[in-house]
Amino acid sequence: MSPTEKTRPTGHDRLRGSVLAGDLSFLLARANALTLAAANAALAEHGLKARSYSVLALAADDVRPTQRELAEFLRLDPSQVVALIDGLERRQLVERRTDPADRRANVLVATDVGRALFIRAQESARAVELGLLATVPPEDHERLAHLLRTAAGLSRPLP
Amino acid sequence: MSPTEKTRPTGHDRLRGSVLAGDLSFLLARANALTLAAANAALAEHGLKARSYSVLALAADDVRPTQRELAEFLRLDPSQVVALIDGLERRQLVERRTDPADRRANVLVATDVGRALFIRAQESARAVELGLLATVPPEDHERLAHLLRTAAGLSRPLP
DNA sequence: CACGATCCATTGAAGAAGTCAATTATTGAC
DNA sequence: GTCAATAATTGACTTCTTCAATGGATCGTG
Repeated sequence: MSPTEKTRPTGHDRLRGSVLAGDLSFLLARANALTLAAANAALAEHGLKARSYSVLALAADDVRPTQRELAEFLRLDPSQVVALIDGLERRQLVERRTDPADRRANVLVATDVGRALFIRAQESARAVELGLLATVPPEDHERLAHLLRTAAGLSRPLP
Repeated sequence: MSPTEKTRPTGHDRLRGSVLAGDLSFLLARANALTLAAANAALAEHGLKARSYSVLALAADDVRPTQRELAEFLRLDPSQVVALIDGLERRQLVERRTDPADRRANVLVATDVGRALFIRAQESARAVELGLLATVPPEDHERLAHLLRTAAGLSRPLP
């Protein structure tokens, strides 16, 4: 006689069946929360967080972004970018160079030290990415990337 | 004579080609930032945000979550759940009921007013979801949902 | 049944992150 | 040259996050 098995499935299982679990915005938020936590933990050994890693990545990429461009791309307030760069510049990972084409603007470039740190941090970031992809069948990897890129408003508008 | 077309492609275009734009964690963060902003804007007319909407959704779903379960599911600190519920309870949208099975725990249930508001708010949330899906080909919708569900750690462990 | 360990909800404090208006320097349009 | 618009910065303010401590309830073990 199975004893009425109320099961009490750890709550989590119960909530997993709720309508909210079908809400894409929620799923996105939760996936992001998990990934962000993993990324911050992995980057901590380099004295970075996801945010500062992103800034360093763009600086090391020789794309020479202005602070305004950084703010827009990272979806931050310009004043937050100031603080973020201050932190990296204090560690000599990055330099502000006034844009010769527009002396109001600063362009961000990585120092050699910054580039070296970025290479190392990238490995940690890659590990997180692999962890994220581990649950997804390999043949879906490119598709996931593409879907996220469009959801992030960054897919190519077909040139 | 096309004048050397330095193009200066709005910066955004330039950054879009950076290595960071290929980083899944970053894409997830950016997609979430955009979606969250849209959701908060859409829910504002109901006096809700994404967070409070999520709590209300679970309450209205008769899944009777405890506060601890809410915290775990929404990836929040238990103390944040307290504040969130306080706000909803003040507006008489939800009620705390002590769990008869464990008098330490509160179980969250929606009032009739709360259910009615949720129905309305759900429409707004749905509009955001449609906006998110608009850029994705319809045949990929279910796949996107599935991918996000697994990235969010909520995919069924195959029963 | 009593004891101690554990768990739930709550509070409060400290710090990080986000929002916003005001300021300075520079640019571009006219 | 003047004037509106823009880039970066600062400061004030709010919200979010994180953490430790507390009181009440439960559970396991003896």
